Amino acid sequence: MPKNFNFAEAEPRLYQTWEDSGVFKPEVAPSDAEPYVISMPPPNVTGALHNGHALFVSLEDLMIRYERMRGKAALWVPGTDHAGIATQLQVEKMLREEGTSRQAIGREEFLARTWAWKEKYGGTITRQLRRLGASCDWSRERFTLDEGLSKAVQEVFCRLYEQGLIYRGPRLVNWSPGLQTAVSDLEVEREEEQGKLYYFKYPVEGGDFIPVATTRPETILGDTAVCVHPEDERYKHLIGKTALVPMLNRRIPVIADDYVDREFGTGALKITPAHDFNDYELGKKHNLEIINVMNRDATMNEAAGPYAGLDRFACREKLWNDMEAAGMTLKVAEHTYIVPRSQRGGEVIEPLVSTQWFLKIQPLAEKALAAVRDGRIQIVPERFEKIYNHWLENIEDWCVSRQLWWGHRIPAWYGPKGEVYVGRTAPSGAGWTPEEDVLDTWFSSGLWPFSTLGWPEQTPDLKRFYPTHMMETGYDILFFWVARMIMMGLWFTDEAPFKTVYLHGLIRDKFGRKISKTLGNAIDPLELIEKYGADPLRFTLLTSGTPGNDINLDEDRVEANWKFVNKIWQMSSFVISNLEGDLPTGLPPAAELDLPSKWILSRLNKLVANVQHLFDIHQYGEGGRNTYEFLWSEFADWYVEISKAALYGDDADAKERTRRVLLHVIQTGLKLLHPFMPFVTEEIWSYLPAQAKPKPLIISDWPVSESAYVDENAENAMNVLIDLVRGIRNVRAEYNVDPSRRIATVFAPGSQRNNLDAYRFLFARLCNINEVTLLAAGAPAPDQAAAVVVNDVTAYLPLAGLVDTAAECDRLTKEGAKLAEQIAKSQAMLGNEQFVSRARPDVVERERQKLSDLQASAAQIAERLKALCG
RNA sequence: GGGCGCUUAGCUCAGCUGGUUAGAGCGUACGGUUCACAUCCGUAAGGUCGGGGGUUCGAGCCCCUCAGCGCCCA
Repeated sequence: MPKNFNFAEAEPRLYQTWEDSGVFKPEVAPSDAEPYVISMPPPNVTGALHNGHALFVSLEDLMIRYERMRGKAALWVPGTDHAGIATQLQVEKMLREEGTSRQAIGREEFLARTWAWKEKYGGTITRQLRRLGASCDWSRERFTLDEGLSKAVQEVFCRLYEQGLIYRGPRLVNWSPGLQTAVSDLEVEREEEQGKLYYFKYPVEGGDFIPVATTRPETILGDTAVCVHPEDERYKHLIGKTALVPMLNRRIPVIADDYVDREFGTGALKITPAHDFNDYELGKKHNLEIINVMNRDATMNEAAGPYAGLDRFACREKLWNDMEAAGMTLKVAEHTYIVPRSQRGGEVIEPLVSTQWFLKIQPLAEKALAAVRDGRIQIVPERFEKIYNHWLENIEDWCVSRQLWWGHRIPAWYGPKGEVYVGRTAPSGAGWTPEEDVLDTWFSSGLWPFSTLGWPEQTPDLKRFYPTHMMETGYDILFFWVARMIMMGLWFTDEAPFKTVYLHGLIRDKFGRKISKTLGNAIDPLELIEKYGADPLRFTLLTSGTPGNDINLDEDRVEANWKFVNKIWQMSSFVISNLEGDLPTGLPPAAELDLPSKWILSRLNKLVANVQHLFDIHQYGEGGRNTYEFLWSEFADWYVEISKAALYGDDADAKERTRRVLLHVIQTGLKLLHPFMPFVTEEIWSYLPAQAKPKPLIISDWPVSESAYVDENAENAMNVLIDLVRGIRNVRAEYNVDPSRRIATVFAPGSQRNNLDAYRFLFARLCNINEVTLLAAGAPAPDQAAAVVVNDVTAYLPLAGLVDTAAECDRLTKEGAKLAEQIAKSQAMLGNEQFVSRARPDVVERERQKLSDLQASAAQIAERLKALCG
């Protein structure tokens, strides 16, 4: 085995071997194996890998590898999303750089260019997923614009239309002037910003005026009413009169509605139904006219009279100046208000009336709510259920049309007389023009779990692998994606598309700040992989956090886990290099094992059981952390060191038994770690003796805890030995005993005579004790010695010349005091009738044992103090 | 305004259904070339678990309340 793990060489090679051997395919399992399926959240086809991808890959790959090892027919369906807006923007940028535009080259040419772009860059992200070790079935890779998926989208749209759930009409929507498309509520971010509140006089016929305030003066041009509170004494007399729109002198009514907040601004409201959501509702209620004053690019239109052609913000300024000149303005005040901005690009979104396609989604939402309510779908962590419920209970119709070119074209046609036809194929007859709009990208991703498996065709894959099992994704797309998949899945397949939703958090920098370009705090996962390998990055992402919580990614942690990879390599290398000769497979029976072996196997089997429990409750990170602790702090630090005695000794049987234990622990450790660190574990596995690796690790059996090897007595006895070693090391350090100096120890062995006798070699190896003497019962302790007390065992270290009696007395007194404190606490507990009667019996029993150990220690200390210090 | 999360060692985080002396990595101090590993080993220092109140035999964990930070929804 090489001295170090060369991840740069090994990772791509191992990946290739896996992929070539077909183990990523569910068919690697027996045909009657229970399936386990994850649909990969499709990354944007032209995107590049970031740590969010690295996190989902790590988690989903862990789940898939774990279930594959458990013998399931594990299928992870990969794919990419066409990402309408994002991709279109990238291609448009390219066109701009070429000095042209999509409008200039036309729709057909633009789509050809976009497909070419997709072909060129589309493979980047999937290649990068491979570098992380993603064990997905690439032969089943899908793209949302594939023929099959497009057919599914078309089918869904048509069926929804036939069911009367899709309608088209003019409505106020969120309009993105830069992108020139409608966007859904979810794609709008609302943030508090510092702005201005403009106060002005709304002239009323007859010479009066109503003071009104607005944050967007340009919308004045589209006002169709002024509204006051019916009970407002200030304006009551003006209700029913006619107001005149400033600069346009258009006549509009003064109306009353108790919706008006008398305390806000001037207590009077201008109503612009075409450009404000609240006003739109109010306008409907009062039957007001809707006057659109804006074009699609947010310049003013003819309805804005002299302001036509001006950009919305230029118009705001000019109109206000003109009003000021006309003496109509009152004041401008600083004001904090909510500005709607595009999730993409950040431009200010305008509410605009336009004709769009909508999905009446409430009936779908009800099914989705029920599925979570009755447990057909479980959300992890649970708290997101509430958020999910709240959103679905208040859901509004979904604007599914987008004025983009890159996407699924809505299967609708317009007839010569303005009639609308929706269908799977173009209508016969002449004069029909197809719909230009495409569907919201999330419309197609909502079908992902079943469209990728062949729906609407009843394909073998659909039958075998649908519904899927796990939907692992970020909580930030719970509404965008997860909820919509659940709705679509239930509606079209009558099944919940998956059983569990596992939501992970966002990746932040090590200080918990959001990753942003301006901060420049992004850490490129590919750089980390190049520096440390994929395994450390995966392990870090998997063990740095807990479900649903954000992760602060710290490169130092990746480095630490890179060291862990090395540690595993080194311990394995040691074990493997000591396995020469034929080894019987499996472990010797527990009864034949020595104490350290009983101990390590007991610890191992407890670990396996614990990891199983943690995986069952989706606490994968904790499982990884526990395994790390076990392998490093228990196996490597103690058992491997102790095993050297047997390995280098003369007892052939003992040697064989120890080898078998070492091999078993390594095998089990590699299995437990494989879902976290697939590469280094598989590579080490390949160096195991042939009989120990009947199959590649990736398809080996997941460990099962064997209770026959759980041994509390062995653990207790071993803990005494470990504590003695620690105590001796401690004393050596405290007295500055040269580490290379071999010293003797004399045990007053108490109840541990047999173990101390049998395992005296252990002190030589672990704390450089060259001579172990066991005192006969009642024999006097040596003088000039430091004492280490563990329960009823005392180790005397004769350190002539080093031990200062006064200092030793001081040390022992302190230790005695500490023990006395703990004893008092423990006695108080056990003296409490309530504790003894109410606490669980095993807890009480443990407390009793603890007290008795403490008392034994205290007695030893007291005796020593008496002898040494008088 | 409604809802949720976080606050544990200098830093970044664990602590699963309440139960030994609250843990890890990094950092710090001291010491180590014994044949798996200096990408290492040993020892140590460092925490009134955000504040207050409560429930309980027992609270980092459950309940109430306050504060700070963050997120979602309106």
